[in-house]
Amino acid sequence: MTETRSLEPEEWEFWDTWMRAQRLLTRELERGLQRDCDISKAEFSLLVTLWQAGGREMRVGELSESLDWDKSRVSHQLTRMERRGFVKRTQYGADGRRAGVGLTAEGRRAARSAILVHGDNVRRHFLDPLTPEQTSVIRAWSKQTVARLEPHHNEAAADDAS
Amino acid sequence: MTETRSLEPEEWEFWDTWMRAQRLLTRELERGLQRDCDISKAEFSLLVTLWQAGGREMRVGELSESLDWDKSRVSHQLTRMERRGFVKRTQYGADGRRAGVGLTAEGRRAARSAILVHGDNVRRHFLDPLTPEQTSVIRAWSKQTVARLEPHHNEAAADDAS
DNA sequence: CCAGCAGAGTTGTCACTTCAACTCCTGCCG
DNA sequence: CGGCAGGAGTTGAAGTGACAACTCTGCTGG
Repeated sequence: MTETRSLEPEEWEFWDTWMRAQRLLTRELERGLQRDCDISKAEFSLLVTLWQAGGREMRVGELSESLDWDKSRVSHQLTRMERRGFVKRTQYGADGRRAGVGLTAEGRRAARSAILVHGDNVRRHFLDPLTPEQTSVIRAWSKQTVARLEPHHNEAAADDAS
Repeated sequence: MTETRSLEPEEWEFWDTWMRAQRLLTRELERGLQRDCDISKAEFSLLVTLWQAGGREMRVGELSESLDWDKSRVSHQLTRMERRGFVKRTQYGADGRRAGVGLTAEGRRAARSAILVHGDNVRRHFLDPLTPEQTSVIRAWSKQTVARLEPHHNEAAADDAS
């Protein structure tokens, strides 16, 4: 352990600028989603995940896993979106079992349109301004960061007897 | 109509990975702050901004400008932090005027320690894993993004007599 | 003079997020 | 059989963030 000194001003400024950039970008995109599609980023994520499942219903745990959201967060979000008529919870087994989650017709419509609109916004605000070099560097950094921090990354290549 | 098409799968995955990376990183850092210093990211930002002002009191509008936060957000956050004893609001003029905001002794202590701890975490989770190439590319991207999206960008380099 | 407009700050409301406590069911094990 | 550990999902409380309505004061123009 070397000395536990604070960041150099230059490092601090780098960090601050990075945080600012990413906050501005996500805020811009969230506003676009709200303005053009009248849905929030959280709603969008859930709609897309269910959309990608095709017609198949998903369980709360699956959604939680796939989005890397806390289960209670999924549950709260589902409650709000059920109120808005985007999703429905159905019973899983005959005798009062776990709930499955699916899109309503309204939810499918919202998902389809939001994917197009949001895709455009992502392109305009994120992809297009990137140079090819920036694209490849940032892509690599993103992958490496996810690999480093993603909690369930237990794909051990070795034999796994447990 | 090919012009307004959705993102290609590869583009979508890039975007998704990037969002995930940045969310994982900020979440990790926020947890560190909470665990080691018992303060939130929002509290940290406000503490640091006031800390950097030296002993000088700041106005709400200044904080709002400097952090690029909504004024109401600053006000709400100040209310919570006043409750925790980190900041105090003082009167500005004699006859019930605008409030100035300053750190309490408790707030200064929290700021000092959080800056050290958080600096370490930023270094460990963000700065250290970057290659020199990634550092320079991401720094450039951040600056360019902030310049593009920052609302008030009227910093004329010339001296400002007003 | 005073009506009203503009700026600073606050408050309210609603949605989002996290954490912990809770319910309900299932499977296990004595 | 009976109970209990544990997983799935929900609920509640508190903090966070965005937006709009509101208060208060000073300024300004008719």
